[in-house]
Amino acid sequence: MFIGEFHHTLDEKFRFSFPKKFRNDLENGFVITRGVDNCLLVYTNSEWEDFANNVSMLPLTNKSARDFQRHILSGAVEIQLDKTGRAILPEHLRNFANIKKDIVIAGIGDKIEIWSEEEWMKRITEISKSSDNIANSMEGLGI
Amino acid sequence: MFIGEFHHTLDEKFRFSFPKKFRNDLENGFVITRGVDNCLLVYTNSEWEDFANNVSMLPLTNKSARDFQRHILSGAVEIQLDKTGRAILPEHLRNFANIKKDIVIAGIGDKIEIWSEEEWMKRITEISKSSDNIANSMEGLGI
DNA sequence: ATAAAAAGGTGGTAAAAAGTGGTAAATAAT
DNA sequence: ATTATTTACCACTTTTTACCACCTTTTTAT
Repeated sequence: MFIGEFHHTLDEKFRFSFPKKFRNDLENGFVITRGVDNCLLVYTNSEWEDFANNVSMLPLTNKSARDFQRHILSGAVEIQLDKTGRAILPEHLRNFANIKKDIVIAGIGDKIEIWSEEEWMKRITEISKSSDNIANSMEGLGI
Repeated sequence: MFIGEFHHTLDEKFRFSFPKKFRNDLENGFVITRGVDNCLLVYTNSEWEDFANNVSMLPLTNKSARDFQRHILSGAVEIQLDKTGRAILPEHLRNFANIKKDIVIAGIGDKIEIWSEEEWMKRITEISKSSDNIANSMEGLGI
């Protein structure tokens, strides 16, 4: 279970370190790809396999499906942490998430999100203002 | 499973190299043909066989089907990589995809797309802007 | 409260791998 | 048969990756 909010930075080689608490679950490699809402998503290998297979089988004849495949599959990168717990964030992922230097790594239960700190702050502020509305709109989703 | 986004260039002989990560799956030859949305499609031999069979069985009585057959089957080229992992991109495929020098090679699950860098950037920017809409339209496709 | 030790994070360097340009050989065409 | 064009291989350069060492911050014990 991934929880917590961690503020890290990219160095000039676009490396960043993962929070120590997450490393055990990631030591056998993982996948980062584009998510929704301008953030990146981290998948463990086994979760990724199921998800990627489903995405890969979407029909070529549907435009949204093609775009979704490009978004998810071409965005994906397999990563192994180095001995100090760092990874390199490729250019296409930085561009998508608007990441320059300061990032936020957020544990969201069974997944991890990576944000540019700026975008994260905007999002969190927005959520704080309207958490009651958001909670209301969860009715019917089984919470 | 092909994933990732790679930016390569054609040299003056119209050669380009495939990403190292894709080469194992392509070493026994593959097929490039016209795709949808101004990009080229790369299929491994076995994937191509299934795809091409399905396309060639489309009904002769349907005009769109006939055009689709022309599009896919007449555009196809069988290719073998050289020892350094490169291939030559024929003129009719360059013309179709508007490819000059800078290309993007995108892993899309069981296939690979080749784009002119310029067209790719347009497409991926468009997708990023509307990623939540695209995600919504994936509801019901079993994701 | 202060000091020492440990853990986590950062910058740099060296080795390996991937990509690109060029050249030689082979094939095809005139 | 000679020339032009294409194909395959070789070598170099640039980029990437992995490891090492240091520095900073936090924690614990006296």
